[in-house]
Amino acid sequence: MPSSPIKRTNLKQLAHELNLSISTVSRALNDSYEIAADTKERVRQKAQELGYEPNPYASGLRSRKSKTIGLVIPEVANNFFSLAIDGVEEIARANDYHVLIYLTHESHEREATIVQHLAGGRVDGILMSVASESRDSRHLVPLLESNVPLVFFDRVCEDIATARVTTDDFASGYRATEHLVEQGCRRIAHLLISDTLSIGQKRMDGYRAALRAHGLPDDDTLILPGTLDRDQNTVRIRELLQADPAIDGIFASVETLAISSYEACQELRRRVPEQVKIISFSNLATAAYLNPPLTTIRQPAYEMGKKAAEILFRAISKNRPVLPSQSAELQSTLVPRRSTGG
Amino acid sequence: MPSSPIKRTNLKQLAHELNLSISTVSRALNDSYEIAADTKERVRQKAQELGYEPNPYASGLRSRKSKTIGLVIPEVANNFFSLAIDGVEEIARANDYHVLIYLTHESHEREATIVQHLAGGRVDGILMSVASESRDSRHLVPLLESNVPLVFFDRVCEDIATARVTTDDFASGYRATEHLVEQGCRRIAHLLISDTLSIGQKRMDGYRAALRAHGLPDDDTLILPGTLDRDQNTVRIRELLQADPAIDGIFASVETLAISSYEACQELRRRVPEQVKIISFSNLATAAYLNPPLTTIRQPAYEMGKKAAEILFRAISKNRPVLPSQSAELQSTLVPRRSTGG
DNA sequence: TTTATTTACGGAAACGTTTTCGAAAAAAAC
DNA sequence: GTTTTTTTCGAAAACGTTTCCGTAAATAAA
Repeated sequence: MPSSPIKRTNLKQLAHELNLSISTVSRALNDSYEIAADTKERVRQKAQELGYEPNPYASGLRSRKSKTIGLVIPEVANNFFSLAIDGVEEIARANDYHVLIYLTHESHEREATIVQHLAGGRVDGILMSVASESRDSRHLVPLLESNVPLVFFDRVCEDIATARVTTDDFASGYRATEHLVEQGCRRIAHLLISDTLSIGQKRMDGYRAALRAHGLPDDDTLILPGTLDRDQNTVRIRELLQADPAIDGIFASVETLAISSYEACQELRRRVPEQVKIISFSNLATAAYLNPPLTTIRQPAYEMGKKAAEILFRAISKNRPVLPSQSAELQSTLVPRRSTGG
Repeated sequence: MPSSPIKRTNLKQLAHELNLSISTVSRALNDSYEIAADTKERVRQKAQELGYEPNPYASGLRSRKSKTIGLVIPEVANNFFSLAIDGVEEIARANDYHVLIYLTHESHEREATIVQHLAGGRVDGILMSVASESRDSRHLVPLLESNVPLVFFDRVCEDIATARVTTDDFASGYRATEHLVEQGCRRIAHLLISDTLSIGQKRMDGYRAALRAHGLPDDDTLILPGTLDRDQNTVRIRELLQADPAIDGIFASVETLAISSYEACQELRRRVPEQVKIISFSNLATAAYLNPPLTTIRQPAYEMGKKAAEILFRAISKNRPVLPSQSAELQSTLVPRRSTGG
């Protein structure tokens, strides 16, 4: 029944072949100062020859180092997170680390069970962008208690004292709104991710501030929180546009809401940008090829992933907790395109 | 210097608290038949109470089960792979498994080192879509030797006897080309991923077959292999269109080449679809919103990820090798849009 | 009643490393 | 020449599980 019991070469065999002790071989491979240079070389040769690959579970058990980090994100079919993963993987590889990936699908419950497992010592550290459903942070307690370093990126938990890599969400929200105003909009709707995420709040705060600064009313009816269902979002946006025909600008906090806006406008035969101008947070690679090309606030997703990973690895390698003071704020860039053009 | 030496609760402590032996507690938690029902319940209660989480490295070492699979793909910032990851993660979670993700960035060398590491026993199985650079499969030998189950999806190595989850690439290439012909194209260029990947070959074979079936010449000059550099692709496509002004149709084997085609046409002021019709393999979510909307061959990416993972887990759970006979071929769907319209 | 079998558990080995401790040999210091 | 230090290595104890045995009590078979 059991498949062939393949014997992977281990330290014992290697030691035997070399007429050395296990400990010496282990130290040689770990480049210990206690081992003579020529011995090291001899060991390395033999290891190469026998295709020796250390058992990660044995070394993980003994050394309490998993050489692995956990990446917990809402979804992967999203350019922002895809690019972030890219950045994380880059840094992990550079540090000879492995990356475990977990998707929450915006579910608080999934996030909780994932965190519970990860607190068990499977990873040396965690990078996380919280689910939109996660209102509080009690589910993260096991992590803090188990002392696993944690770095947030983009979507953070405000009440947890750790490093976070974010973008200038308030300023970006402000700029996005101001851009619409400058392009002639007088009644601007705001579509936000969810009413729980702090980045959504900040972007909205920027939006409100910009409206006030330009003497425009910040009407609550202009604000529409999105759902997880894209079609439903489209319906709601359409209803909003119908209920308030004066709306001539839309600031979407997230990509899918911009797409839904395009759909809604199409259904209502509102021309973009002539009748309604649209701007959105988005890392869509094809934004420039949309009809019309979408004006975006592009977050430095790749850099954020890299930065978050770098902070995490600094903590891991120095065996220190991650401090809130190590947080970084990167800048998003506004890329004007036709959807807000003349 | 060392951060607080947090003592995670382990079996020994749990056993002590319960006045049971370590082995009994272990068996209780693993739902062994040798343990009385009430004892099991008592143990589970206590474990819950103390927040016990088994050490994955200890159990991995002893049981030789890592509860982890490796996912090796070229890139993640690509809708096809994003969706595939989603499917894989879904099945992995259902099986209580973890997913390690590795990006090759189309590099043969990276793929080789990743494979080398994974052969060391870190994972119970591997899902892989090979890098375009990988011409041969010698770098996969360590995997076969170490008996780690391997399932290919989409991009396969032809000369390795294992299960593969692919799509009907020949038929799809045929249909795509035929679609262009039906839309009136008489000189159709083909842009392929790379000249090494077998899926590229199959798609191209389908393309050639369709041309012949419709009495069109399959001229070698109509075939352009892509590179990893998008701008360079754009330049080459532009040059191709200039050198052969009769080209009235483009069949792109991969998304980025379609985008480059859009760019090239834009630069040359060739109108799509009036002068040049474009069809492409793509899982772009926003294909319908491009200018013009892009006709695509959509692969069932999510389902492919799921299917591949299911095959892998069948092998893992039964402790059997994956057989080529378990391979599956799913169908892609042609979604006609304006880029090939009248 | 005696003997087999089943049930429910404990002791201890094993998994393959890393690391502590110790110690012989070589080199340096005296 | 003796003592100290440095260099280089080996024996063995961890790490926290799983699992192979063994075994006492309870039950069933004889």
